Amino acid sequence: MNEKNLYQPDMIEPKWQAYWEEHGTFRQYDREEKYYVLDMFPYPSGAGLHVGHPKGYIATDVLARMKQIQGKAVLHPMGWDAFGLPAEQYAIKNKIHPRIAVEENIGTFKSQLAKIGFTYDWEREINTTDPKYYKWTQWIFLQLWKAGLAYESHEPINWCSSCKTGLANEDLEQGKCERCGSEVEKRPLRQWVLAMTKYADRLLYDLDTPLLEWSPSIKEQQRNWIGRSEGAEVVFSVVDTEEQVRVFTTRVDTIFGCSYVVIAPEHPLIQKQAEKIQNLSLVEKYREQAKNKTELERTELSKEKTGVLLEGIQVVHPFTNTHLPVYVADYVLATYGTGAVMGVPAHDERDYEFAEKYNLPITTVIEECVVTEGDRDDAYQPAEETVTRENVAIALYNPKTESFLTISWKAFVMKGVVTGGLEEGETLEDCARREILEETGYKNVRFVGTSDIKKHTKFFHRGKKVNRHAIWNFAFFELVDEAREEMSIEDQSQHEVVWVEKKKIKDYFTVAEARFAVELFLAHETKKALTGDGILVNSGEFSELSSVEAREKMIVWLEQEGLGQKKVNYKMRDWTFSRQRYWGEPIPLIHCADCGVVAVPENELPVMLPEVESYEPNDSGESPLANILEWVNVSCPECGKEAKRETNTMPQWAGSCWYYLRYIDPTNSTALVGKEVEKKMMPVDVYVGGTEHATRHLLYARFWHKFLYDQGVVSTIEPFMKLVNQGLILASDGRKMSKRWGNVINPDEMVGEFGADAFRLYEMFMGPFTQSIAWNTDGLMGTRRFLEKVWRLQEKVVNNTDTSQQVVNSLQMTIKKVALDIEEFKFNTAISTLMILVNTLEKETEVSRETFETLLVLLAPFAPHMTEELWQKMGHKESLFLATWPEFHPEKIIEGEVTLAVQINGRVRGEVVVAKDTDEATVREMALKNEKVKPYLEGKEVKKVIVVANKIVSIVVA
RNA sequence: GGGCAGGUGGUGGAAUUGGUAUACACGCUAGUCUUAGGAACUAGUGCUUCGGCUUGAGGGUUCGAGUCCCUCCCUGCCCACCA
Repeated sequence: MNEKNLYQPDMIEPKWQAYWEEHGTFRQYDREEKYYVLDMFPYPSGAGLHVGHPKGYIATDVLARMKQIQGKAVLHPMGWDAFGLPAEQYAIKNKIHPRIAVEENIGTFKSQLAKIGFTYDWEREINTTDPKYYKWTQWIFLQLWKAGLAYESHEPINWCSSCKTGLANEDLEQGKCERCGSEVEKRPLRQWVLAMTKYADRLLYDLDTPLLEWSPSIKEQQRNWIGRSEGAEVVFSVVDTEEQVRVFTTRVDTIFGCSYVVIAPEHPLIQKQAEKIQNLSLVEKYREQAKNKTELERTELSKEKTGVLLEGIQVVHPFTNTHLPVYVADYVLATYGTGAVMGVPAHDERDYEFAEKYNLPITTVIEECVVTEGDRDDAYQPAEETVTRENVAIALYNPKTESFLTISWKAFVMKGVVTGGLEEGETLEDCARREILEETGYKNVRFVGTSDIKKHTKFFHRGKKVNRHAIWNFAFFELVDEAREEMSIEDQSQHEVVWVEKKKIKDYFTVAEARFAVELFLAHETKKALTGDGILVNSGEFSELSSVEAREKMIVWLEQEGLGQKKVNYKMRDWTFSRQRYWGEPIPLIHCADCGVVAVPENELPVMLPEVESYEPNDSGESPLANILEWVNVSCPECGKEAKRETNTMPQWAGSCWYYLRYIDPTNSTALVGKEVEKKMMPVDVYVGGTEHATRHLLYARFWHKFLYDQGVVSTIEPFMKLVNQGLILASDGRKMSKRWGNVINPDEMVGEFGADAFRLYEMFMGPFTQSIAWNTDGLMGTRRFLEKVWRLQEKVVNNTDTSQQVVNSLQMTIKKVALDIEEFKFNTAISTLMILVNTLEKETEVSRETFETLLVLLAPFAPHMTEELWQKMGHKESLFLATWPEFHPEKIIEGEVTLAVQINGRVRGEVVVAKDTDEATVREMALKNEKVKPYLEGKEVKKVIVVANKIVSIVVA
């Protein structure tokens, strides 16, 4: 090969990057069908990019380039999420203004990205810190405020003393500040809050919109975060007062087991009834301790539950009217539900632990019940009459053989243990002995004991043709010796007695009561509190109802009596939206002594972030903006009197809540997005980013989007249709890339050494896109070698030449697979298919121009620079990215012969080569006569031959 | 403790209506060539006691299982006293 024709990416790549920018190759917005592919825009941090960052960007770029060649109007933008603590922290540390730092960092990021060759439309670049942008962030806030969805609150919130700002719940990680890892304390603070819980149900239920193609894991994380639970609020009135304690419970069916009530240390009852509390100083001491604990300490799982009895206070159980004690305990969270719970030790593990420690009564009011359901002849028929019977189920164990006695019925499939109906006045032991003797004949059994746990089953009694509700008692025996009495003919004909080993017993039974008997005997019932649903006992008129029925009926009763109501609670809280920091969007409100809180008029937006001498945060609970009097002091827009600006700023997540809308119409000065273009471009077809945004950005953005939908600003209920989460690129040592470990690999160096195309190809070839994989520069060398191979192929290109059928087949398969795989983010297999095609072409002496150009188009999304160069060398004047994507022609694939494996008893013993679609009989003959197969058939009888057309022949011999 | 994802050669990984497990690439071995480079090319590369054995372990269904069913083990991520 001559010198001039070497593959030199450093010569090719900058040339085409400039060409595309200059010619606006990727601004084909007039095309009819749109395709919006979006990356999560980055923080322009001071550290610059490492090789992990561009992985997602390359993926969207590959997709964008393919869609462009496929004729779509592709929108593939990029911007900067530059407000917020990290940018500010960086600026403080390096003693420069955040604005300057952000500008510098954006410069670094952009130059790093430019080298990789993205199709980003920089005319649509967005920067959340640009006043022209945050004008609209402020505008949205005002609409939220006008709609009553932004409100001022003085509740205690999470305060990070190191970052010196309030934080939202979403900003905590294991109870610590997500930014700096400091413990977070509770601090009462004036703050602005967005009523996100008003959208909780829509945020939850719209996750099930069929078109929302998100990973199950992210959907589940959002569901858990929203944490919807249905239950009831129940009133416990305080004895001798007008006071009430309202508790929230999802298990109102267990209320007859409630033996005390617990309130959170912050609960107002303590202050209101202080004079009645006889041990007030002790209670106050406990509250003080609780207050000083961090959220983390309070919720530590290993921690033993503590609490203090409120002496002198009692509450009335709404159903039984008995008086119950009240405890204050910090395992009850003030911020969830009503800050008070009912203690039902028998059916809640936390309550059980607490009750054991403080010697509180543990009353069982729910018993497990197994209802036979489904398509079987003993399934319970809810419509039919039910007969209730008290029974005993017997576990009889033979220690010598480690076996249990079981009974197997003959008339139908039923494997169980000895059981019987309990007669009037009979003890469990007597009844059990009688049944063992009658049903099995064993005489010498030793009584071991009974269980105080009862269980229930509901089924259709096949013998008696009636629904049966069986209440099971359990009795346990051991076999002393084998002595047996003769069983009656009747009993013998009905069932047989089988001893089953302990090891195998678990899966042996077909009826629940037998399983229970054995489990209870083996003491597998270790759980102290029965937390599942079941059947009610000891619950007055509600006894015998199922948990589900009881919940309904009890709530109806409570509502009638005015003692409670149905209630839905969420784990998700309203969004604490103000930060006491400088580097964020100013909240566009004004406080006037006369008019209260007043909106900044829309025509005065944006409220510009003022220049300030010191933007360092402080402990005052106000932002540094509060010190700039000439900015703070304004006249009230309504009455004109002296007033003050709101000095809190918005959290870093504000700008990213709607940025995808601004890309569509970035320069619109009259609306955040024009209605026409919004309709054309939304929703985002594919959104790519990391999983770390599952419960913040992705939840916040969905919330704002739904609000904007309600306001008529956007036309879709969800912003992002398909969401793909890339896996990390780890360092070669398997750890995360981090300055701390000194294992960071810089993309600039890799691109410089191997070229952008090899780099792009490698990142896509490493493995499944969503998986985390360690970096390996040797692999990058491999993709570079592949590109060299493609480069050399150009020498074999001939204008008119016959193309072998093998090449045609390979090419067609590649056309089909590359497009499918890119669409599904299976880039690694798309590339391996291209490699196989290139390996095939390499073996040919000549390659037709058509074949080669098809290869270039298929490869172009991954290696745009080299393919564009070769495309030009093939004589094209226009960009490859304005060419058309090859169509898949299945009819061109002609497979003359196929190879079928021949299996004998499941093992491959030979193969036959036949014309495609040869009939079964012929294939069968050929397989049986095959030289390699014959020896295995010698002296054996061929029982069966299965021929799967064009795939396999399976011979069964004996 | 709960949820989700996953476990296949020396390595990253392929394989979907169940049909020849290990495609593609890296690495390694031997050779060819050489203006001596992380080059290119050729051949080989799961294990093996050469009978066979192999997809975390064990069982099941099937002519046939990485793929379906049951039991168990392990890893990663997320959530975690939410009543």
